Amino acid sequence: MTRLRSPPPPEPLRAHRALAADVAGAEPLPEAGCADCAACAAGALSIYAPTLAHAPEKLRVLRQRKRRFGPHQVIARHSDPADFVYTLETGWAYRVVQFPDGRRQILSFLLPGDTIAAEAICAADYSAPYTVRALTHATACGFRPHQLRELVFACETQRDHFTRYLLEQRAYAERRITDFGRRRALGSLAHLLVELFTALRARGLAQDNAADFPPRQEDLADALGLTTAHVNRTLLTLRRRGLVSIQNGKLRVHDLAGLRKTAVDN
Amino acid sequence: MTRLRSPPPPEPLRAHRALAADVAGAEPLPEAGCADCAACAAGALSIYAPTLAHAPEKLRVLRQRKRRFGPHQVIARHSDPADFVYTLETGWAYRVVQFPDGRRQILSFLLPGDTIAAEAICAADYSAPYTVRALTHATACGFRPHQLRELVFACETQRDHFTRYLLEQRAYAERRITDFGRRRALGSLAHLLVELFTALRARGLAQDNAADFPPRQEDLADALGLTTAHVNRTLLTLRRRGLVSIQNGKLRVHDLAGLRKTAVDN
DNA sequence: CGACGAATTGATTGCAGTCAAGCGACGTGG
DNA sequence: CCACGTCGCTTGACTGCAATCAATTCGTCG
Repeated sequence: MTRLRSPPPPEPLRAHRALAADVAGAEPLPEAGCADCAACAAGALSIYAPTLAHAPEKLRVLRQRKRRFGPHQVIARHSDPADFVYTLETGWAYRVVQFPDGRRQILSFLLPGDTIAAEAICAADYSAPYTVRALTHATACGFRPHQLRELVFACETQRDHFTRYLLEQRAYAERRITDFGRRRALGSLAHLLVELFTALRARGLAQDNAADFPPRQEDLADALGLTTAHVNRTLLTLRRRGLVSIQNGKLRVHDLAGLRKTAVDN
Repeated sequence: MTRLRSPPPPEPLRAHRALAADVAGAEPLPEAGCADCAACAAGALSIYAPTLAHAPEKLRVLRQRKRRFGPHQVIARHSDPADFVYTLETGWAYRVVQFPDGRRQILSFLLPGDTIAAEAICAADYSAPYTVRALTHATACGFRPHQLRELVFACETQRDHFTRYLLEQRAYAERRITDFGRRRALGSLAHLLVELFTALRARGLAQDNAADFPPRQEDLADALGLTTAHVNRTLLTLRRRGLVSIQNGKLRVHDLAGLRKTAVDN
């Protein structure tokens, strides 16, 4: 739940997890590169997908290192100018704003193909107003910002692809805003699950109507501005209505249309 | 308040205003261009500010028409591909998502210098998932998307300026998300007022600690996901604490630091 | 099996929504 | 010039969703 309002904040929640992650985060393990960027499923959904399609050799040269992160390990820290821009290759991550009193707000979940620290592409001195952490074990391909910067603006197709990515990010954030502002818990949870499931399916990470789903109820709560207790109740409502269920780290969508309808009606 | 949940929705609120605006919106009045783009205060804050500084003549050629909009008139409609990209020159506007049942969510307020329908620059077929309306009487400079597109990517400085604008938009939206998710009414209202006042001051639209402030309490409510009644109560609290007051369309910030503190603490 | 993290459930509280009424400023038309 | 209507702001009474606090159960993994 991570709300923690009234009394002087005790230990931030999950201090142990977070601390361990921070320490480990200092030195992520380097690893051998993958065989072929052109065959990379994550790359096909990345900000450089057009280049990958037409000139995959450009990327093989650029990629600096592949890194492996453990659950809750920091990938990019709030207000640190990023040395690397990453493409998430496997696993989940999330962007989060942490409050001094222990509250936290998850801005979005990141899936394979998503870019981490994209602001470094646009301006070397830009520091992100959020932290990125791995949600599960994850691997990511690191690039030097200035090189990716050249690549991403190299041709018109690639440049448009990238700017559309930025616009889509704004649009996503603003869908969350409408969820928060004018929807109830049931509606915004349904909406979030629809978006996540759709994204997973687009990446080939869903089998039929099911997909691996690592976020805990606490993570959903911190993304939706609710408490774990209430996420739990709301999730049960959705399950009882036969729309979705999340169990044992598996998301099962039994009625996507119904879930969409629940999202807009609540 | 525009929440309208339980009974079958009656007339959408402000039907008269909205309708009148829609009709009038079909034919905004053209008007003579302004004397000098280089001297334009709005331009200096726009997405093409760098070009304006170095080669103002490029813009004089591009500008197609200046338009005038009345309060609540539609400037760009949801899911209509935009013929024009506008720079707001005078007055306020807002981006809004309207629900079928009358609820609405204001995504952001637009001030002089802000861009309207920027997505048309990135992709001709892109249609915005929101509607833009004038809040007050407003004037805007219209440009053909493909021409602005060339201009905006013409040189590296200008291109970086534009992509940073897009990133800043996402960051703004995500500040609203943290407001919604992890702040109470008092905190998010304070935060919004801080941001608006800061923006007004940056544009030279504030005299000392005061500025014209056209949004109604209903508009603030629809931006914050609250009801007018509650915005009123919250505003009174802020006023009683000697932080800000909004009266007769004037915003007065009596204690900016205190307001900022209220924003982060609540 | 025991321990820990996560999910579930319940009791209570409080912030904000809803509904309704009243006030003041302003503009318009008889 | 005043009556009236409109619009936005203010206030109060009541309600309800979700937060908070607190157990308890479930699952997984040493």
